[in-house]
Amino acid sequence: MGMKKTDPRSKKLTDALRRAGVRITRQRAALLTVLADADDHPEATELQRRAEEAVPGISLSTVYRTLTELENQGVILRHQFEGAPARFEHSETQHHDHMIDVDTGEVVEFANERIERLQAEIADAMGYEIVHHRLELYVRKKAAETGTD
Amino acid sequence: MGMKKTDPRSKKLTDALRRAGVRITRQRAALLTVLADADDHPEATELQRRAEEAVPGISLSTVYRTLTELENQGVILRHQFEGAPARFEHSETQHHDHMIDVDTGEVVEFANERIERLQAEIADAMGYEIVHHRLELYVRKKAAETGTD
DNA sequence: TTTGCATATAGGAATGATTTGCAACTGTAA
DNA sequence: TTACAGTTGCAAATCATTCCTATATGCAAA
Repeated sequence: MGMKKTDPRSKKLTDALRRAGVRITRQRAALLTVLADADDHPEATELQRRAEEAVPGISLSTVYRTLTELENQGVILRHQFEGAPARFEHSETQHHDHMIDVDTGEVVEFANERIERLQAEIADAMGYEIVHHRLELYVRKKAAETGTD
Repeated sequence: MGMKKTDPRSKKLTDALRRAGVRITRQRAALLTVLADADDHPEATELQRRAEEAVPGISLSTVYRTLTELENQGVILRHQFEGAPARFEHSETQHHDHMIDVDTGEVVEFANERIERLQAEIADAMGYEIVHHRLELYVRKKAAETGTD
């Protein structure tokens, strides 16, 4: 107990904001901590739920307002997967794309340097440069092939 | 003048629906024609606008209802690009992905067999099979490099 | 062709995620 | 500690899309 005051990742997010002249309010600090601790891809209401442990009354509009601000500062990413509210994650991780299990909604990350390169080549060949991209694989678990059925 | 009654693509779509037991109403016929003629990626309100030339009072709910039906029948595709209403296109074309010019909103199609294959390999390696995917490159025109400026 | 009726339509209300307006607060630089 | 610009909470507004319901209409059968 007692090792939760200065989560390094949370601090990094906080600093990024402070540097941008954004005030660190109780609500924002809570949200930053929640985001820093998350290793999944929660949606806004889930983030609100988690943040409420620290700031009981935090409103959903504040959650959204702050998430938008954090996104603008580039410290978090917003993913709009098909047919679902936006999901968020801090951008401390390496760049990656996502696989979404269409049955469970589970999100799995993956990265592939060759695909990245091909994308850049394609854009380049057509006279464009990539600002950002979105690659989502909507998938389903394969039936086991070990011969059991 | 006078060569617009049996657009082959429109007919193909119509037949597909009729076969599926879907009634071809005036509204649907108009929408099918509009979709068959479109070589861009219009959104629902734009399709309504175009369909109104044939069916003056067609309502937006009918447009959406029909588009959903057509999508279920697999004769059109719905694309949900970032921060914009859904865009539609008939699925007579070869599979392709999209580049969206972030400045103009223009949509450019492209296809790359290697990327497709890599995606399948990645999913496979993680025990999944792809149901469908979404690859969108948000791009910007490169500054001219011909030395003219 | 006419009929019968399951389906479809119009259009307005409902939905759901997200944003915004505003009056009351509160970080934070001085 | 102060002053005040930036923030918050709440409710109302947006926006795309879907749903509801009374009325209308394809179209299979006669």
